[in-house]
Amino acid sequence: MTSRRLSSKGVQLTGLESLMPNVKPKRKKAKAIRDSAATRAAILNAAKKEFAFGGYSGASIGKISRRAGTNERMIYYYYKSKEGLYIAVLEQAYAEMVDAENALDLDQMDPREAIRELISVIWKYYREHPEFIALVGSENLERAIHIKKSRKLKKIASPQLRILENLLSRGSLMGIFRTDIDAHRLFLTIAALGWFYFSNMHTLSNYLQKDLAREPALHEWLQHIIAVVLTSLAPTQSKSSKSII
Amino acid sequence: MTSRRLSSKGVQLTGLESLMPNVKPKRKKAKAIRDSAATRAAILNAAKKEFAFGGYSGASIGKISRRAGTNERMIYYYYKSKEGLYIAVLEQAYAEMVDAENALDLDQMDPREAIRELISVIWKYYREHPEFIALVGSENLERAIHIKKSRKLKKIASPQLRILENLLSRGSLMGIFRTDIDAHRLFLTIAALGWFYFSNMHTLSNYLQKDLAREPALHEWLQHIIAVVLTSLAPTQSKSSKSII
Amino acid sequence: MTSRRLSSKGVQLTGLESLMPNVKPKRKKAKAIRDSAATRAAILNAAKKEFAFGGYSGASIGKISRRAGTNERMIYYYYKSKEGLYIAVLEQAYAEMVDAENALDLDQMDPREAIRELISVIWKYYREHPEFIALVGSENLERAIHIKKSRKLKKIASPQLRILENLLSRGSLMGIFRTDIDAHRLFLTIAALGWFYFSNMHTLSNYLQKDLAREPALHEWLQHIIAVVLTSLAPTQSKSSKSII
Amino acid sequence: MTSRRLSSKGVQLTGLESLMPNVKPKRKKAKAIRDSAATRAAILNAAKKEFAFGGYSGASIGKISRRAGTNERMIYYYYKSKEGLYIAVLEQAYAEMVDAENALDLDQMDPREAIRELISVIWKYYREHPEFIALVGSENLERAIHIKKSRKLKKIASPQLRILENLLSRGSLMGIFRTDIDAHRLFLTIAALGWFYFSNMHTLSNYLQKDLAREPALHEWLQHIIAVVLTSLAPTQSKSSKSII
DNA sequence: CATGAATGAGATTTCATTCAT
DNA sequence: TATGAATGAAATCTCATTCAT
Repeated sequence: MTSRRLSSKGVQLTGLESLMPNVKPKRKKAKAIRDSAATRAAILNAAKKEFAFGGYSGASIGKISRRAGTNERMIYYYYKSKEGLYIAVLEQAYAEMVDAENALDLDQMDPREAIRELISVIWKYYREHPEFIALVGSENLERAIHIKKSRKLKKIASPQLRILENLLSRGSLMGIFRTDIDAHRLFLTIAALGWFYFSNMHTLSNYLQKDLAREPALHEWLQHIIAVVLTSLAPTQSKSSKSII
Repeated sequence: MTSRRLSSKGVQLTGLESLMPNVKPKRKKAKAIRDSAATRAAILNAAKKEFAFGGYSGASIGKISRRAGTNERMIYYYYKSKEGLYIAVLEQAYAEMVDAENALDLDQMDPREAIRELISVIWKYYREHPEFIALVGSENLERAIHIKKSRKLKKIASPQLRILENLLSRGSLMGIFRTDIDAHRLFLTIAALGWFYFSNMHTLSNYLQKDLAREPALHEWLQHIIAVVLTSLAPTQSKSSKSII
Repeated sequence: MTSRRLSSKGVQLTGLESLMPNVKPKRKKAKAIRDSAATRAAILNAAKKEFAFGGYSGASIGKISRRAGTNERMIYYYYKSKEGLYIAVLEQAYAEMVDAENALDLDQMDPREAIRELISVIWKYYREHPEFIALVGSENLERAIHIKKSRKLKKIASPQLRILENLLSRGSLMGIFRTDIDAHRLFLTIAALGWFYFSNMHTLSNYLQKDLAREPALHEWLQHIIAVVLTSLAPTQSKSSKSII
Repeated sequence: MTSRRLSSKGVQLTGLESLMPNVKPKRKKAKAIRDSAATRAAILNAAKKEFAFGGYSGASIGKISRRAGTNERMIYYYYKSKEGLYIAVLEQAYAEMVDAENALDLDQMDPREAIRELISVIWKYYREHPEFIALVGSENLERAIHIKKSRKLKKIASPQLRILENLLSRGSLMGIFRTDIDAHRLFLTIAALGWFYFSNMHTLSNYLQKDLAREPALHEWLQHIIAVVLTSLAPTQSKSSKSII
């Protein structure tokens, strides 16, 4: 990744080693797969890892195909181009995230409890899906030019937003949430506090001289997010400090 | 950047066009520069833009040298390797940021006012330095492997932290801030809420179907950060919700 | 054709746009053709255009199959190889030309008039069949190696030659044509003057800074050919200038 | 050439074997040339042969570099792209032709004699430069899209045209040429009759069942061209057949 | 009759980098 | 200090073609 030259030298990784590509691919090349779906999936899976590891330009068709146990030609057969494959990877990554969110059922819970649950689930998702963080980070580095070419991704509306809207209206009706709250802002607040921790973990760990990937820090930060968000949602006592969320 | 193929097609940028490399380099090739410092600076400047635009692996020595108005050989002369140049760029970017923070003098201000000011300044810095966001994003994609090779960057301690510690102790002595607050967390909170907005602006604008680069959104979010942070710093009335920050 | 890179840029054609492949193939993929003859013909037709546009090596099986609305495998099914298809295209092109010539009936005409007619017909054929010019040009670039592999093409004898022999003998008996004339030479003269105009039209238009594809030039040149040929056929008055034709 | 697959099989050439690339390149790779001009020239020379042999798309950068005794990278170093190299080859080929024509000095000769001389020289040039014929043929197959990108080639005006104008005016003043003659047409007539013979030699030899590359045929055709042209230039006796040339 | 899956070789081009002056 | 020349490796992608159903 990083660079051809560098990758041959010793590279020490910290934390997300799972992203590192195995040097030896699985070599299930025993006699050609002849299974369209399996080949497609193998390519997509390998691509997800490589793109997450090196970003769009850091990944290479060659490595992806080797990791997938096929040849480069098959990638063009199924995905037309490097960009086509990249977009497919992004689409799948977003779809998985949306699926995870859709699995949530917070309608029966106490709104404050539901917020706690939601934040925890999002946090867990970020934590367990460093490739998602990396892919989206890569895409932002590219100013989202690839995502904009995807029809599917244009239509993906965040289920989080509707969940949040529900929670907010229920909470404000019950008098436990402020009434002047916007689902967009609440979403951005939760996402920002969780995302940044993981997306910038490596430089932050260096900057703060503290390993953010280790356990006490992780748990504490989750609790912090919950506390900050709930506080900001609480109805203002007497004198309000302008608009909050 | 991104890829040879892509770069030839029409690429629409959103907001941070300053990152886009000019096709025509400055061509001050009037007959060689013969000015060591100027050449070094031209290279560094060009490199900053290219690395910010395409990340580490998306940038190329060739384009950097062309943009700088020198030849590739000069880059090796001054910076030894692509990675050496990249590290130099990171070092300069961090140094500039630290300088900007050091320019702040909040000691005479009311702590709450000082927090407002600090958040505004940080926000402004992020907003005006998209290359900084991009460079750090790129470095996180690379798991900070380059930063770790820099001696200078290991030593950089955030001046923000000391500023925050001062503010926090002054504020809690005055009884307007909670007493159980950690400068690290406060810093991460402010940084997260500001950084994420810019670092993920492109995908978020697509995801939320709303242009975050435009003005009403920008101003509103800054006010939001200030409100959230101040609220979270305020002493808990009566029954505290566990530990906040 | 020419090259991947080039084909994506703007290519301005001059005159023979009909050779340019449509980007969108006819897409009669409504659910497989299931008509042997139709598929064969579609392939042959698509191949003619592609080979005419890019020559033998400039054309590709992939583009041909897409243009024909089938898949690449079908080409191998019907024509065995790229070369087999190319030869089939050449055979068809020559056969069509021979058919066109056979349709001529000049036996009743005045020989001079018949020559005029013949030249006009040949000229018209060249003009209306730029693919024929291009295909034969391509084949000459390849030193006719493919044509030599075709049994059919070895046997094709020009009907023009017999027509010319007839005309020449009739004309010399009538005393209006010279007696020392060879049908081969007459054919070559007519062909050369017409063919060159079209085969080299693009470079000539550039070289002479004059658009040979436009109308006044076209008509004038045809008249010129007729005049030159008839003059060269006319019996020498008094002192002959050695042998003419 | 023709095709990767074919070229490995036995290819029989007829006549212009000089165009065939040697399988073993000269391998003067003894330790790198370090001579800019020599390398450039070696590449250009090799390219001329390869492009002449296979046309634009039939030639490959790999073969050219091997034939030139360098590596592929150098071609991009000096000529930027395959097309850049191709254009350079065309430019050189045209320049050589123009030089050859400029060497002619026909002003002192009898106009009829000068025409004979000019036709012979052009004929000789075509005969001795099959690569020129092939290159221009290739370029016409590509509809002259590359030539149009060359500034140099746009400016090349045929010295032939001025030579011809001189001869025509001298001849008509002397009363031995017709007065209604156009240098463009005369040039096209001479060029067509000579060019076609060589450009289509391979298919014609097959079509007419006669080897046009052999000696009697060659000499006879040259004499034929001279005779036809001179006859067409001669003043019309009494009753003219409309406009001639 | 028709087609989807697979492939190795080779295409053009760009990469980061070293050599030599 | 500066630069032109050279290079091998790898990048993305297309080639003609065969396998298997």
